[in-house]
Amino acid sequence: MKINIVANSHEPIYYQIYKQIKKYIKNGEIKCGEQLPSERELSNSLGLSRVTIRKAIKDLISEGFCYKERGKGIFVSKERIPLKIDNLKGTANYFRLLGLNLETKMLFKKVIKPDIRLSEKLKTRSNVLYLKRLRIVEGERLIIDNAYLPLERMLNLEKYCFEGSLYKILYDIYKIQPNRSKSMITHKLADSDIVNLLDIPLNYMITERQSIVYDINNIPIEFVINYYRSDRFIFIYDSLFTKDENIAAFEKNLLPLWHYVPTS
Amino acid sequence: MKINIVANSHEPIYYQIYKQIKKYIKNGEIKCGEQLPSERELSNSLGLSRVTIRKAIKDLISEGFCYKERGKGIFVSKERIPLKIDNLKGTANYFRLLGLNLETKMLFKKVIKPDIRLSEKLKTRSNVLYLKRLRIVEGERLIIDNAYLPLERMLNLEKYCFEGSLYKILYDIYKIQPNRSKSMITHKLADSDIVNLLDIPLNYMITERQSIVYDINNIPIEFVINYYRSDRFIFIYDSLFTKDENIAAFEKNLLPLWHYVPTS
DNA sequence: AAGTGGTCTAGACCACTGT
DNA sequence: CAGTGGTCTAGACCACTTT
Repeated sequence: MKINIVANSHEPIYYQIYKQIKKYIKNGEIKCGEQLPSERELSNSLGLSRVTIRKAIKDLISEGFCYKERGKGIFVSKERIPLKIDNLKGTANYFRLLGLNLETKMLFKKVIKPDIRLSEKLKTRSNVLYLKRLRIVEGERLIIDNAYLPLERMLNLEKYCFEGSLYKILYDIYKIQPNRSKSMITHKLADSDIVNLLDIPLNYMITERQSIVYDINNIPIEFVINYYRSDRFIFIYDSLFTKDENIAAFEKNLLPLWHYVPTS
Repeated sequence: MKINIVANSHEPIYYQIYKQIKKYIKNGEIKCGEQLPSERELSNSLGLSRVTIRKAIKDLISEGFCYKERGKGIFVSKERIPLKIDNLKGTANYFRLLGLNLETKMLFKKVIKPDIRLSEKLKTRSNVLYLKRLRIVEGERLIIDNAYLPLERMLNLEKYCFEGSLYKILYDIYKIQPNRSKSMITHKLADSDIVNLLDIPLNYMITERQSIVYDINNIPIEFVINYYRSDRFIFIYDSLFTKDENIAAFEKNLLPLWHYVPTS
């Protein structure tokens, strides 16, 4: 790997480094999983300050081209996984179709009384089962799943094991099936809780998705907040034309959702 | 605004600053559009290096809480705009429903011969109209729109003015209407072209969306690549349960789409 | 012990904005 | 012109991983 720096260019040095390494990765001249030279190695060989190198690497990382491991070095990322965000058949089912191994680890399970915001989303005052789960894909800790399920129509749901498919339990036991959902997606930085669970550096970029899931009768059956490692996924979805819908009114009703912060 | 730093904490100093300023913004103690103290002011008053302050501010910016203007200072961001990414009624129509002023500026218009990747997406070898437009929402330059339209069924399309609604032209003149679309969404960093058009700093975080839009007969009518200022939007969408679909096959067919780089 | 990335300092010069 | 953010230097110490 050879990097050429043009001094006195209108382009910042860190940007020249960023672009050239990115090109090497895109062209496959450095392959997935391979290690890049260390920060000090680059800074010595290029005669630049380590801070400048770090800025270039930081940008490569925030775009998902490489990642760092403390004490080890800098590595080229694997290819992103396409994640269908309008999937209503469950995460377990989706990864099975993709042919990827999914492991689900239970982190927290508790029956809680919903606060006003949550009970408005789920349109019930009944108790709610809060499930916090970690999704491990092909050995990588990639997704945190916070689900809130109204227990009204799901008696004794808390008794079950949720290391498999939640939607399968809902259907097999209660004959409840997701039919539609309303979602939002945004990116944020990982707080210390997420950092520990996903084993990523502090303030790493993650994607947050919030959804209200409804059954065939438009009764809410789940409110869910997901956190995805942004650098490991591309998000895909299908859309269909719907005849008549007051978008503006729709937004206003749902807006408070986006500010919902889960209590654990 | 008062910031307390605990030295020798396990939490990095930049993270303490980041968290406290974020809290002030979330609580509304610093309001939208208000100016934060300058980097030097903060570094002097807190007795810290400017680099440490910059790191804290950088994280606030990448999460959309504030933004910088060169030569001016650091400001608190306005509230994000909810953007319906499964909208098939056109951008112009959407912003009108939201009650926001949208201005569309034509940047580039050319009839091109599609390369192999583009003609596969549009399923035609006919010429393609390439449109590059800038969307200005309430005076903010927020969206870049790259559209590729097969001219086969849209004779003389290039003659029209596209500073209004493209979909209105397609329907009024050719009776062609979007019926479904397949899309992907991801984030990346702004290159110099995007930086100039959206008037943002180099390597600013943006959201990229690619879509193939189909009519009622499943004939592709548009391939589009959008760039959004990530910090100014939250992305929302609806999903509906669809009975039977081979997700894995679906992904594999579409995957090359995600790597498509527009030629201008 | 040697090497890695994570954090931090105390400067410097540049380009841009406002007065 | 003074003030702002943008870039960059040449160090330093820490925590972590591997040998």
